[in-house]
Amino acid sequence: MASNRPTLADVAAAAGVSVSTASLAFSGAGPIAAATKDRVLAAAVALDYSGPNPLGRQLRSGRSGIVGVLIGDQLRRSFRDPVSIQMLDGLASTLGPLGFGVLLIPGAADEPPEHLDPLVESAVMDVAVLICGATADDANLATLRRRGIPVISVEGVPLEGVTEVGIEDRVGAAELGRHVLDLGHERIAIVTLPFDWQRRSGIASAARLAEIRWEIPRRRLAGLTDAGIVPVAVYETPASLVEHGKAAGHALLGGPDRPTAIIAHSDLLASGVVLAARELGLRVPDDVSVAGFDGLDLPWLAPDVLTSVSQPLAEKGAVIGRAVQALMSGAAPEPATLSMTLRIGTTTGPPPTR
Amino acid sequence: MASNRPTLADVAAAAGVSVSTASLAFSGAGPIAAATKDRVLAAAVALDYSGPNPLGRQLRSGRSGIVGVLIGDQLRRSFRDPVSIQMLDGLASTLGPLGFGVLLIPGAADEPPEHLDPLVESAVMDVAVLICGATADDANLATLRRRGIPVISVEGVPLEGVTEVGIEDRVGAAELGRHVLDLGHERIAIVTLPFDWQRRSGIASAARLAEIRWEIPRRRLAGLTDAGIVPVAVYETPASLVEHGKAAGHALLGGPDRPTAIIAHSDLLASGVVLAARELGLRVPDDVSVAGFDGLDLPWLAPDVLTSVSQPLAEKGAVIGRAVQALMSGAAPEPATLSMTLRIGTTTGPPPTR
DNA sequence: TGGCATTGTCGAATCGATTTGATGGTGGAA
DNA sequence: TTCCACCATCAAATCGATTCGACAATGCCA
Repeated sequence: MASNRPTLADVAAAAGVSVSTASLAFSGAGPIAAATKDRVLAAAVALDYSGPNPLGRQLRSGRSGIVGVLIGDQLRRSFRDPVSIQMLDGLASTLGPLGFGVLLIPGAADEPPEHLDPLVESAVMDVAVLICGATADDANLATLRRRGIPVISVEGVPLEGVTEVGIEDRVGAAELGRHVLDLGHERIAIVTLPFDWQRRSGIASAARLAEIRWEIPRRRLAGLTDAGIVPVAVYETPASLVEHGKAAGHALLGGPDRPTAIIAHSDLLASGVVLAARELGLRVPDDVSVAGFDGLDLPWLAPDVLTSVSQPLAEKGAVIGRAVQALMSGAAPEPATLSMTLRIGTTTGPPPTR
Repeated sequence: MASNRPTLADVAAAAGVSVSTASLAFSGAGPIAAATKDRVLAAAVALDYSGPNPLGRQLRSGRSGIVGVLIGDQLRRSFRDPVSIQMLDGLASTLGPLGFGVLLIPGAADEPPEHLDPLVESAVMDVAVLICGATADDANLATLRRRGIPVISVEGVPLEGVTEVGIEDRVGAAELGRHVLDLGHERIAIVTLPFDWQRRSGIASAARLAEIRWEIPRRRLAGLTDAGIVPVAVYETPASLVEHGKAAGHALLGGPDRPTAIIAHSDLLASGVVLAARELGLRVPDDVSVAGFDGLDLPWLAPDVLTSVSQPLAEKGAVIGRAVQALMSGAAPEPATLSMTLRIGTTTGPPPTR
């Protein structure tokens, strides 16, 4: 007993008041005389009591103040993607001042949707955010539903009972596509984000293109189709990383009949393509135009600036934060869709004249 | 009542057993007849009960399974540093399979040590990891102590009651310094990590050098001094980011009497210096040698490879994970110090002949 | 001075589980 | 046949707080 940490009951006893009164002194909910409050606080200091144990509070109130963020990939990989980072930063910045914490739930690396991450079942959280975008057959999603935890899905498909926060990437992709077409390009290749958990690498066959499972590559491809682009090749990458973009660039630009423009589904991939082009001795944009997606500042391409479609990353985080807040207070937040803006940089230009 | 989620008591009632027996069916601690267990589990499925509420379990057992990670900086900035990321990934990979979750606690951006982050006071956690390195006057550390939460400090100073996990960076720095000296360099400049929360930018005066508060720059500078280096200039940066390295490189290499070698306290900074050198039309290592710290793979420097001192990042994460595990089970883990290895790349060479 | 609203305090119930100690059966060994 | 060990089950205490309803003391107004 004496060896243990002091509890509210100990403080109450030391201050000569009841537990309920002591609770009032800390929570501030309910009337309490200033003198009594001071006495309780003084007793707390004397006992080296560090405030009400959050666990007890949580059990009673049913709230933990914890937001689970399902990464859906290894941290190592996700966190090399500035898109995830900046969004997470915006989210944490919105949530932190409200007293909410962000619990990271990394996914197993390359698992089929039936896979269930243990923390999804066992961790305490009030709201879950799927920053990977959810599909209907996700085992994690099913578990969260069963546990009664409200879910926010980022850039997924609209699903029953899931708050959706997205960006107008189909529209943005179409805008980007038109920009490239307007420059006069005819031989255009596309470097895409992974189609599903298999995360294959290489030129996608027609069959493979027909079975895209994840929404993001699907929508962005659809947007480019909307613009009227018929790609000469579509290269699937296993993740949004510079080295995969580089590999794609070498594969697409290394052979004969190379495309005059390459559109990538992310700036990281696009920057890899630019690096590959440079390594092959090609000038950007004189020999080949490269466009990306996200609107990041990539210092290692300087002084070049990628042509890209910008998404408001900090705002996205903030919007998710507000949705979390709404769900915490029992409200049903509206789904949000943020718009994108075309950023014309130095990496796109007219195709080379033959 | 009826509207609420089912509890263990509901399941027990439906199965016709007592709550204690139902608990046994889920936890597996204690003897239980197979038939009874099946009956309870069947009742749980029928009621759509998703397993024992973690909050109740935690209150009773006193354990939450949550590890708080204090970033000590904005997420945005920390997470652009592969060192933090890879360590965090190693940590999460070790902890995840054990059922422990990682709670992110971002610090306010540039605050004096008296600053206390609200989550440190209010969040539930069993163990706290300070990946920023702790100083003795840290308010967060004081609060964690008062709350009785065991603390692991990464690359900090040895402190009473804090488990220390570090790397031999002083030894590594000395080794790196000797390598540069052995090549024949005499005019050597150093680009350092921030000295304290003020995170200044620019050449550090002697007065500033005398008041370094953070351990990492202090130890690495000490190691270079051990090697016998007397730098012609020490440039302090506000964070380990490519752009700050670039600024430092321009400042150090742009004027007359430029150094023949620059040693940076991180690979990110060093890569910025290399980029600055290239922009100034200097060849690396013919005109200027550049060395870094950490041993990262930086794709944007390819085909160049930074000369650097490698630290075992994944292992560091794993060691922290094991320390967390030990603390959870009540043991007092040994402080660990990991060794570093010199990696000689293509960015260092003999100084230019006059 | 009586009646009523307000304020401050307290006891007890509650949140949802785990865990201890007790109880009643069953089986095998002496 | 008797006794002991063991297994399965259960009632009750416990974890550390919040919150509801009751109650006494006080202040205000008529």
